Amino acid sequence: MNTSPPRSLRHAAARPSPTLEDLAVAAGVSRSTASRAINGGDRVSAEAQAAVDRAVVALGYIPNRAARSLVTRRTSSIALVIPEPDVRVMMDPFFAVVITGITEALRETDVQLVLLMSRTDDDSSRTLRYLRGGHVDGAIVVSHHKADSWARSLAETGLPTIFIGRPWDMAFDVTYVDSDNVGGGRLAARHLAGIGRRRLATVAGPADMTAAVDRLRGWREGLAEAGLPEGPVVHADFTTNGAVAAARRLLAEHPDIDGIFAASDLMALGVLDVIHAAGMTVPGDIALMGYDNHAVAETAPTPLTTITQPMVEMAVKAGSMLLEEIEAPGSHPEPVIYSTELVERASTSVAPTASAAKA
Amino acid sequence: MNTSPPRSLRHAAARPSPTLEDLAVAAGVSRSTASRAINGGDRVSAEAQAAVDRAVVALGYIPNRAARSLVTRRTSSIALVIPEPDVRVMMDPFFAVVITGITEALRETDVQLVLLMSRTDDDSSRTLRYLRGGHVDGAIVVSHHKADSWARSLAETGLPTIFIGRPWDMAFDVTYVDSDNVGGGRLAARHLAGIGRRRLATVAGPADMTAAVDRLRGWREGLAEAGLPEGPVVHADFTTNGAVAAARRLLAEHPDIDGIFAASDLMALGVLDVIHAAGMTVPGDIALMGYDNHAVAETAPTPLTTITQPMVEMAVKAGSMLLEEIEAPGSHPEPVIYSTELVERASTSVAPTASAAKA
DNA sequence: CGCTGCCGTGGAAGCGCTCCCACTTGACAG
DNA sequence: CTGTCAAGTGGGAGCGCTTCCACGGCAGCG
Repeated sequence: MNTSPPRSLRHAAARPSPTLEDLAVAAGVSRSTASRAINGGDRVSAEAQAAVDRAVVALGYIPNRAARSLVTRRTSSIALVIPEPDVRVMMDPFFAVVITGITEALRETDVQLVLLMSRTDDDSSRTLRYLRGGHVDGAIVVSHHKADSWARSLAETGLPTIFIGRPWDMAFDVTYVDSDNVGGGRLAARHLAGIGRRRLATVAGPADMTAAVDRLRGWREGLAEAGLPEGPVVHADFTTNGAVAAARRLLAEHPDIDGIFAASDLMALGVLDVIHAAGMTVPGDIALMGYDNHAVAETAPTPLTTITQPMVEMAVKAGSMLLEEIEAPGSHPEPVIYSTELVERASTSVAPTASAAKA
Repeated sequence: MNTSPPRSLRHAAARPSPTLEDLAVAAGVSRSTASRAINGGDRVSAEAQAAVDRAVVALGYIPNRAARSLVTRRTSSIALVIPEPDVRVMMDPFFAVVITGITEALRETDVQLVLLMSRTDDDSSRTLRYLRGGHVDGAIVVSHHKADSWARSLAETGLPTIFIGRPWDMAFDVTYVDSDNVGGGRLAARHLAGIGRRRLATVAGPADMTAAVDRLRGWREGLAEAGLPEGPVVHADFTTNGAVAAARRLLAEHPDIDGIFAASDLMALGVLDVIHAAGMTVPGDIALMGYDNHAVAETAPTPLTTITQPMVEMAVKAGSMLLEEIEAPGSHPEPVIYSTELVERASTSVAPTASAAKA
């Protein structure tokens, strides 16, 4: 005689939720009709629909997603892939904004957001396997480094995918949402030239990130446009600490510069520190610009002039584009580029050091 | 004759992924044996196991989650519920840290993180329905406001749930992870008293959040401990702007205070502004403390002394606790409280204004 | 040497759902 | 009055998986 414990309900044990069958019985219709009534009510009489609706409320019926997804081959969930080490994630509000934006695009839908963060290469392959496994209907990838080959790998799976930030590898048609980093860099050069600075330098981002490369390109274009020489360029990793080292080098080799464009606000913060440590002032001796309009740009000792991009909007767009492509596969939408704007603050004001000029 | 289009593969059309059946055939065993081999290999001979393993690699087999979850009644995913308006999410690195921590706890597991953000009440009920629907095996709730009744509602569903931050409603046994906010408040009072400040005030957080209430309680205890009077208390909403208004009121009514404890760094920033605007200095005239060890505490015009809590650790703990409770239902673990620490910076240094004393 | 017990195995049932298909009905045209 | 057709319905198959159960084989024991 079998006396083993009821293993099969080790987790359930709660009151079993009503099935479609139960619903159908309660509504006095067949399973098929109940199903139709629940899914948009195509080819269902008004009475049947009403009866089912009533039963749904009465029973507190919630369709079983697994069962549905098993037959429809749709999961009603999408993945957000973040191929970044945690440090960045924690420091940078960027990711929070992206999540908020995507969530916004997803409300009114019953699509859920699954978060996939992969730090190590090991994680990467797991993530890829997961994506391949048909566990989600689509993916949004926050693209950053040249190294990660997400773009190619994902494109090969045929899974609908949208990139936020132009991916490095464009040897095939990927859909992405980005801001006009080239234009942003140009804005920076124009602004610094516009306030009369002539010996300009930039602390650029890593050369393996498209955003950094584009900003630098725009910067150069802007300088050329203003008839200025190209000036010194140092690279850092978009972090404050990285920028400190880069700025020290910069100032040591070019003590006479009067304007610096740091390709991120976090880096500008580091540059600011170095300038101060060298006994110089901002914007008195050196006008300084950041990029991103990060919260710290406003709270910095000298509030930073910076470039802003509509990040939330971008994320919302990415979400809705993905939804579209899932709905109509094969319709490869065109990339969308959002324009950037200058935000003027004290760090480039023409007036003398204005750090105490607050309300 | 049936000439209707193959609607059923409107979305698939990719090469159909191999099923367990295919795997079994390739390995030369039965479906049952293949299944056993895949799931830990209980009661499977070494040869069979090896054959299946080989077949998995050869076919690139990935189990269908929906099918599995349909029969096991497990989804291998958990939800992170964030019942907050987006503004907060975007500004506060807290959430990013929580996500990072939970993800950390989840690696090495095949459990996925589903994000549930609910702004409106409408969202709330949707979220609750989702949670009820058995779409996840458990939930982590970032608990904040008195108003949201997540705690009770969720407890009633019997879904394994961990709260990050002690929930307001404790009329039943909930499991949570929190930091010792009372202790943190006490630390603040002790420190300010310790550097000789005697006329102390606090800008407390909203009275409907446990963290705010606890910090205030600790603050009062600390003052009593130091033999100091309770001093003025004003409330704000944990934001910079909110604190500005509160601080103005405070200074207007109590112009002689020489120490302020703001219950968050963001609020401290606002207080700092107000103090400066009133022509006073920090820490010269007024010593100022924040709470959270937020990034801005370091970059503030006057770097802020603050209280730090091991947020990542807390999130990791929440994740692993949830995993445990899912594994062994009914084992209601005890709440875990992490201790807090003081981080000393210029805003409470005894020396004269040290805002320029950087390296 | 036969019996008990256990190990490894495969067949088969079903998880809850969607959707194909066949069927019944009633309206309407011929 | 019969034929046609669309609308609404229910039966049933099957999505890919886990797990119960029955069964053959083989070791250990009396």
